[in-house]
Amino acid sequence: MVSWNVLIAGYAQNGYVHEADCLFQQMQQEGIELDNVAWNALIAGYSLNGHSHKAFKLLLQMDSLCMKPDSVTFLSILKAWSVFTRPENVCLIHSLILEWELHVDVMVANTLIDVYGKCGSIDDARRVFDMLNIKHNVVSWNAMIIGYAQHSLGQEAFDLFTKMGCIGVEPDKFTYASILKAVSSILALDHGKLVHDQVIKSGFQGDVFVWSSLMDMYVKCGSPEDAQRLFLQTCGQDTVMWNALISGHAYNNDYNLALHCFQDMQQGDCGLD
RNA sequence: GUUCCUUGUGCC
Repeated sequence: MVSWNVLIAGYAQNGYVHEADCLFQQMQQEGIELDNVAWNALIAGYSLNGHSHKAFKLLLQMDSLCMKPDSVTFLSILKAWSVFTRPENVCLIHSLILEWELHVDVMVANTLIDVYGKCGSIDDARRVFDMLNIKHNVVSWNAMIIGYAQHSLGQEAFDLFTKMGCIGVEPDKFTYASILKAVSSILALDHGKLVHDQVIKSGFQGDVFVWSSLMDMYVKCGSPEDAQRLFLQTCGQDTVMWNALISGHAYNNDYNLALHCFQDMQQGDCGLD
């Protein structure tokens, strides 16, 4: 059984969903008892290859065969439905998750927060977040903060950021990149500077994601000089930081500066495109 | 053995 499952997963992960499905059906016809791992492997295969409807169908089929979908099943399903999806679809999946009482699984809940946020249902995301209550980890906070950022709800994000500090959840590099995007979205330079201080204190200045987010925050909040200053503290090898800087100058109508910056980058000869 | 949850710029 185990080796059959490995085979299904192997096909599925490498884009051979059809082959995986054939194998799966063959096993069914031969009366082999297919366990959750087999089902999950096939569902994951369809999910990974963009066949969200088929993945969902399989989930319903599991239900009708009295199988019990687990957190792995739903993490796959949610992944499939996380791109360009409508809130109603997420709601439907959510209701099934509640039915199976898998909302208590922190990874499932975190994924729900993320997907709700990405499809525009920030209130639903918050409800899931609040339901998690004591069980949420740093990923839950991060998912919620980036959701607010994507909705330009910078103050809500900042309140959460402050709150997590109060109750002793340590921000990580994801938190910093996310909160910086959030404060940029409302042009809150003062908040951004507070976060900057914390980045230094907590030792995340070496992370390119965090540092470029800081630069971008200064650019978006109308302080490209600060962005420039941060940039000079790096080795100048990161394309994203260059882009942030150049667009920042262009944004502030400093086309000469933007051009100079661009030329510097080309002369830098560090293998950039 | 199956899924492994969240983060950066611009262009399109």
